[in-house]
Amino acid sequence: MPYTYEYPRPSLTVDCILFGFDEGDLKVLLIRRGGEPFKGLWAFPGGFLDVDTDPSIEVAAKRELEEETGLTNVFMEQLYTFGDVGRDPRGRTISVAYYALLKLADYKVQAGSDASHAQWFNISEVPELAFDHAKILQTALDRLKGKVRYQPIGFELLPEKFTLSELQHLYEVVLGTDLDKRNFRKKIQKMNLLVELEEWQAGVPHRAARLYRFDRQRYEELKSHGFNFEV
Amino acid sequence: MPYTYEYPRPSLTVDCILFGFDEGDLKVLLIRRGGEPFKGLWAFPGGFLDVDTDPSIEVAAKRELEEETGLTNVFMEQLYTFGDVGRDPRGRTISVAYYALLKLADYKVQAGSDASHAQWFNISEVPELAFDHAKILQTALDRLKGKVRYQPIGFELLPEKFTLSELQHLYEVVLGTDLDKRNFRKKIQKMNLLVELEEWQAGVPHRAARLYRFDRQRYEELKSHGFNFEV
DNA sequence: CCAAAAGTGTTTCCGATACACCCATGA
DNA sequence: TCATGGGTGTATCGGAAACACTTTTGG
Repeated sequence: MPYTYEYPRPSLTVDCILFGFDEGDLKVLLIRRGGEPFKGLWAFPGGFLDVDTDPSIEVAAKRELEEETGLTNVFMEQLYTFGDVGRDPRGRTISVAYYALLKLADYKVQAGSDASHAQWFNISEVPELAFDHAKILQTALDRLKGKVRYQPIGFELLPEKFTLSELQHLYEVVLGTDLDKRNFRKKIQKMNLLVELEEWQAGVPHRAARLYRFDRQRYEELKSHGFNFEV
Repeated sequence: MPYTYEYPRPSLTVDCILFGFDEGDLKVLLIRRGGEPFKGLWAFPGGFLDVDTDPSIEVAAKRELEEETGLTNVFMEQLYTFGDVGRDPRGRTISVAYYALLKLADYKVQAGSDASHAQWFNISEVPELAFDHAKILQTALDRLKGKVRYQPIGFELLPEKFTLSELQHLYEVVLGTDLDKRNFRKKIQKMNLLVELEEWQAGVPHRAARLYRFDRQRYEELKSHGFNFEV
């Protein structure tokens, strides 16, 4: 018991909320808790800040994420810090939450790794969560809805090649509204963020849709000047 | 030295960034540090979370603010959490920053209280700051610029009665741009957020401007439905 | 040939922008 | 009477929204 302080200190943890998009559904990554408290319930990947080796909170979040899911190189943004008394029965715990969007197709593989207690859940089928993670999830969803208005989140959530209908559907799911197909396409095309490919959807029982990919170079250009992404 | 833990823990502090608006300038409240580290430099009001008595981080921020400035009933929003190693020479310290907008006229008085080491600084004349508070200030200013687009910050920053020119000037200062007088007035009037008073500016060496106040009731209505505040 | 989704233009409306002069007041 | 900011309207432009039919493909 070597660490002693003059005044009591809270524990500091990080939590990672990962969003993915697949088969028309927005998904979130959860981990089944193997120990108390909340054993058997689901929670976000996360853990304690290591004061000696984590140079920043974000690094701690990435480290914990890798330890629990095997995922690396995930770009995360800070979401909010939760610190109400009683949120962790083990004692006063402050949690800094980060969130990220990722291409589920690219990362699906790792589900079979040693971290097989990690699982993607459809956002409408999230099970009971540990701690105050339901509240954290709600905060993250609200943030995502805000973010979609000024950043092209499709870039991060969709696979390399996708159809315009898939992109539109992503927006509809996140925003919770229906969008007009023609207006949506007009708007998207005008941004010049997409590259039209000479490839088409395969294996569908109807007319195949053209595939597109994002123009990463133009994206970087626009990002530096700031741009609007209302749909 | 009674508090002992199995693993090391960081200190957890809160910082309060208070913005005010007065005499055409955006201001921020700072406190002169009386002790080490950074003795003599300026910093935001703040202090340590009291694990035993602060039921939430926000309460801690409000408590520290009152202790150091005498200000109460300040509505604060969480800004960001800063936790890079090295930001406090005394040891690993995580700071949860909150910010608030307030009517400087209402609060000016307390400057003469026991917390007379607190002082309002014009945003363009901020002195050297302790810790990483310059970075925190920049983050808060960025947030303010974002907030102005979808919330009527004049409501919180201006005194009860104000002229349209004062309101316009506030927007110009925060956004860092010039606005067209007629277009600004048209836009503002159309929101129906202002009540036209039968009172006029006094003591100015030119035509006196009409005074307005915000329609708080309509504000609450709009807030619940979400509204746009581009100017 | 049918079902299912892909793909495609035009019109209307409203908000954003640009712009210049007269008015009231105190010094 | 002059200097200073207060106050007002119109015309243009561009993006947002509404809206329906034809095309392609596999079953």
